[in-house]
Amino acid sequence: MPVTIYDVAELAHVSVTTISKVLNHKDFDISYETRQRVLKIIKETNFTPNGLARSLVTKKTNVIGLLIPDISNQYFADIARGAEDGANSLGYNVILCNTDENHQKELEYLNLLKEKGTDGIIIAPISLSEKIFTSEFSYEKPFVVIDRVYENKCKNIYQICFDNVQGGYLATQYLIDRGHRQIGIIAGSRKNRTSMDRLEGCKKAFEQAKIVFDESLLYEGNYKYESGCGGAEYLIGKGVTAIFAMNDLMAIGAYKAVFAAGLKIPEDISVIGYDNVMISELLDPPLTTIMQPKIEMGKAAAKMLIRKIRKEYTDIEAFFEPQIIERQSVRSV
Amino acid sequence: MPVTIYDVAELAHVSVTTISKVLNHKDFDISYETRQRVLKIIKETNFTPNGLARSLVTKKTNVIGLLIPDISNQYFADIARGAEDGANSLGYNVILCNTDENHQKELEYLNLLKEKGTDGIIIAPISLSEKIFTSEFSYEKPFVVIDRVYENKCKNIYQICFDNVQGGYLATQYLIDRGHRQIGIIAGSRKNRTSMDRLEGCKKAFEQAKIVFDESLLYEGNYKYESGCGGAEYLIGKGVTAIFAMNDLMAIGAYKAVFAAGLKIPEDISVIGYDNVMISELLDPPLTTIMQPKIEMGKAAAKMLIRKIRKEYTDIEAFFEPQIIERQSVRSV
DNA sequence: TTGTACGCGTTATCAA
DNA sequence: TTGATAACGCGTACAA
Repeated sequence: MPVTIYDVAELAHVSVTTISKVLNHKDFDISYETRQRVLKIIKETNFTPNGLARSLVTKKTNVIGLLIPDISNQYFADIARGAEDGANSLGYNVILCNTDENHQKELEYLNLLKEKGTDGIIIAPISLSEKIFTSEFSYEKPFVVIDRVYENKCKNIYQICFDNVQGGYLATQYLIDRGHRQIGIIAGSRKNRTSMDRLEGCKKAFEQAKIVFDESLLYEGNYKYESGCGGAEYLIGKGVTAIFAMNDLMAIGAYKAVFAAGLKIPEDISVIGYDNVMISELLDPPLTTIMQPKIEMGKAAAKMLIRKIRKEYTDIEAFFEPQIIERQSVRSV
Repeated sequence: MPVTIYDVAELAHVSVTTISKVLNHKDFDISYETRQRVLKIIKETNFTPNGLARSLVTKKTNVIGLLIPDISNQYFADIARGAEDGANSLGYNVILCNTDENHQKELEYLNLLKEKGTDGIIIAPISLSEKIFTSEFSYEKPFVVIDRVYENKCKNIYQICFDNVQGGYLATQYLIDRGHRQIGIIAGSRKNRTSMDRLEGCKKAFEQAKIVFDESLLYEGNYKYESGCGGAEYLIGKGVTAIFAMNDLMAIGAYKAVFAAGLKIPEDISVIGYDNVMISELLDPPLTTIMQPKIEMGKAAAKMLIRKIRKEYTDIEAFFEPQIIERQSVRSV
C-alpha cells in the first residue's frame, strides 16, 4: 500500500491540511519547525502525492495529448520532440497518439484523451474536415493545430504555421540569383496544399525576375523517391540547368536520374531540395535545401497550448520562416 | 460543467449504480429496457465518464510511460511507434519521455509517472547503473527494459533483447560465403556493449571458417559518418576486399571513402552495413545491411508490460533475431 | 498557526 | 432487478 497524505499527517502529528499546504508551497502560515518536521517525514516515507486524487479536485492533470499521423516519420518525430520539450519545461507530460491519417482512430483518441482528463491537445488533423472543430469534436479543452493550415477568418483556430510560400520563393530565388533561367520543378500533388503554396512562392520569384513561368517545366510528383527519378528524367529532357525538388526524398531521386544520364551535380545540373532530412548532408555532393524548424515549431505548439490552458495571453498564430541550408549541389552559371 | 454520472442517473430515473453497471458491461442483471434507456441518455448527453475518478477507485489508469533517450532519433521513434501500437491495441495510452541520457531527467520522469499513476513503464535505462532497479527506483509498478541488455542471473528484469552476436555473425558469414577473406570491420567504441557483441559474432564466423582474425583489420569507430570515412580509408590501405560497418551511417561514410579512392562498390570493395535506415536503399548501389525489427520490438515491449500489469503469464525475456537485407553492395569474389 | 469536514466523480459492497 | 452508501486520496473553506 502506498503511503498517503494521512499517513504522513499521523506520523508528523499534524493534520492533513498542514501536509497539503507544505506540499503545494502554500505554507506561508506554517511554522518553520512544523514545516521541517513534515518535510522530514515526507522524505523518510518517500511519500508521493496521488496525482489522480489531486487532479480530481483541481480539475487539471498537467497532461496534454499529441495527435500526429505517425511518430516513425522523421518529420513528426522532430515535432514531437519539440512539443515534449516545451511541455516538460512547463511541468506537463504528453500522451502520444498515432492517428495514421485515420479518421476513426483520431476520434477514438480524442475520446480517450477526454476521459483521461488531458488539459489540452496538439493536433495535426486528418483532413481539413471542419467536423473536428465542431459537433463531432466535443472536446471542450483548448487545442492547437500544427502542420495543417486553416484560414482564420471567422473560425477561432490557434495554430502553428509554416510559411511554405516563402520556402518556395527562397529556393527559386536562390537558383535565379545564381544565373539559372531554365528551372525545373518537381512538385507534390496538385491537391496538396503545401505543394501549391510552395509553387506560389516559385511563381512569385519568377515574376520578380521577369521570367515567364513555363508550365512544361513543372512535374507533378508525389513526394516519393521514385517520382524524383521520374521527374528529373523528364526535366533533363527539357534541358533545364537546375531542379527544385519539393522534398529531399525526391531530390535524392533526382540525383539518381542525373547520374544515370551521365551528368554531374552541380557541374551539369544544379539541385535544390526541401526539408533538410538527415541524409541530405551525406549525399555526394551534399544537398542544398530548405529547412523547416520542426523542433522549434513543436516547442512553440506546446507553449502556445499551455498558455491557453493557463488562460494567459497568446497570439492565435505563430509563424515560422523557412531557412536555406547552403551546401554544394548548386553552382552559378 | 461536464455531465456526470449523477446527471445521467437523474435523467434516466435510476441510480448511479445502474449507470455504472451498464458503463462497465456488468449489466447482466439489468433489465433490457433500463439498459436501453440508460444508453439513450448517455448518447444524448454525450456523457464521458471521468477517468480520474474511475482510476482513483480501480487503481489503474490504463496509461504506461515510455522512457527513451530521444524520440527524434529514428531508432527510438520506431520503437515508440511499435510500443504505442501495442499499447493502443490493448486499450492503453502512452506518455512519452525523452531522457537525453540524463540521469536526473530520468529520475524526474520516473517520479512524475508515479504521481500520475501510470500502470507500468517501458524504459531504455541511461546506464547499466543498477540503482534504477533498487533504492532510487521506488517505482513499485511493473517495468520492461528495452534496448539495453541485463544479465538475468539473480535479478528479475523483464526485457526485450536483440541478438547482436547473431547480427555480427550473419554479416560476416555473408561476406565469407561470398569468398571474402580480407574483411575489414568498422566497429563502435570498445566500451560499447552492442559493438562488442557484434564483434563476438564476427569472430565466431571467422573461427567457423578457420580464418584467423586479424586485429589490424579492426577499426574502432564511433557510429558516426566521419568515422566511417576514416575507417574505410584505413582499411582500403590494408587491402581488404570487403568492409563490415557496424551501422549504416558509417557504411555511408565508407562509400564516400571508397569513391574518393577511385574504387567502385561492389566491384572493387564490398560493403555491408547494420540498421537498415531508410536511406540505405536509396544509396548507389543500394546497401546490403542487417535489420533489427524495431517496431516489432516496441510492440513486444508493450505487450509484455501489459501482461505483467494484468498479472498474466509472460516470459522474462523476448528475443529478436537480426535479419539480412540483401541489396547490391556485396559481390562474390 | 493548525484542524475538521466536505466535495471531486467514480466503483463496489451489500441490502432491499 | 435495483439502489444507498462507503470508500479512493487529495484540496480547501471555514472554524478553532
